Amino acid sequence: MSSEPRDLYYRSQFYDDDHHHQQHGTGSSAASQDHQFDPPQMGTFIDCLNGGFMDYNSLEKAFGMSPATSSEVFSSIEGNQKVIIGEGDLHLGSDQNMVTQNSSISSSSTEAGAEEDSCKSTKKDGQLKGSDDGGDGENSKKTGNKGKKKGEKREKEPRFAFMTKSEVDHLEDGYRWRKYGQKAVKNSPYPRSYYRCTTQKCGVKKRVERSFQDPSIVITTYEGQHNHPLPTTLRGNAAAVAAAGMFQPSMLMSTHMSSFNPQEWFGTYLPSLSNNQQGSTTTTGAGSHAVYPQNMNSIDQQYQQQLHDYGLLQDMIVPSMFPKREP
DNA sequence: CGACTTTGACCCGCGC
DNA sequence: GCGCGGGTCAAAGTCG
Repeated sequence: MSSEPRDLYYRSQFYDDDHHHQQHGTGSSAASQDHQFDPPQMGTFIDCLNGGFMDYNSLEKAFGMSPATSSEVFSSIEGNQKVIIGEGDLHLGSDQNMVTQNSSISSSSTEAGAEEDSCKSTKKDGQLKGSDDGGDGENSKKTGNKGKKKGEKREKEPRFAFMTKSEVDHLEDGYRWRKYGQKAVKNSPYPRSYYRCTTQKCGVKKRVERSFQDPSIVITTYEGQHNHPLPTTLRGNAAAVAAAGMFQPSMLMSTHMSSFNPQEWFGTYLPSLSNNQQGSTTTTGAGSHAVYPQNMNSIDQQYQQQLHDYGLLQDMIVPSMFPKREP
């Protein structure tokens, strides 16, 4: 693993030049243009995760989905609603194929999504509370529906997923997570890990799994929104992350929100999300690199399909944003 | 000793 | 109704 080629982080193999990249090939993607990766931007991304400053509508805006082209694709959400980017294809904003093939999207797909959501999350969430607080509400475990009543449906948290090229499965995002499970994934040699935010009363969860078609890609799915700020004591994570150049301290603190316009940034730094410009590999001030799509359309279909297969057609799929760690 | 990970078992929804 | 697969629990183990 440590022998993994470094340029995984430097190049967009995944979003290779021709929109038709078969996996990562020569990785000679449009080399670093001139997009700089400024601290506040990652902070904003974190804030997106946090949900404290931005809701999912903001996310929608942040990723450059102009109403003109994406309003049909996105269903605005409140509480447990989803943002869906296409039903079969995950084309985010792009030049031509913005609306996906089986786009029944809009309201109907949203509804379907919400329905499915409520089904799936109905069950366990009640139990989670108990375990997290150290107590268990009811009987011992494994004796049936502890906590919640059966019929009682639990609202589904909003989710979104993104894919990242990374050697490490669990990407640091500033929050503290506790792993609570791991499952083998069908048709994949790589397991899926389940994490929960360790902050009390914060029910945010995330799933992390590796693409079985391209093991260098990590698919991370967040569920829920943090109801607390970034932990200040990160067990060294913040420092480590910052040192690694993934985020800088100011990003973690996200003190720039007031002056930072996410849409502007995403328009500038992720042009592919809002138009048809070329994507590029960028360099942070700290010398780390992020992989950007050249075009959201260029999210390779296999990944889209894979996400779909995974059941990861979540509320939102965003491209890799985590820069490389420095050794 | 507390925080975290590992892991086998269990629960539940869904498709057949 | 049954089996499968996804998601979760919690005891035990590990680590700092």
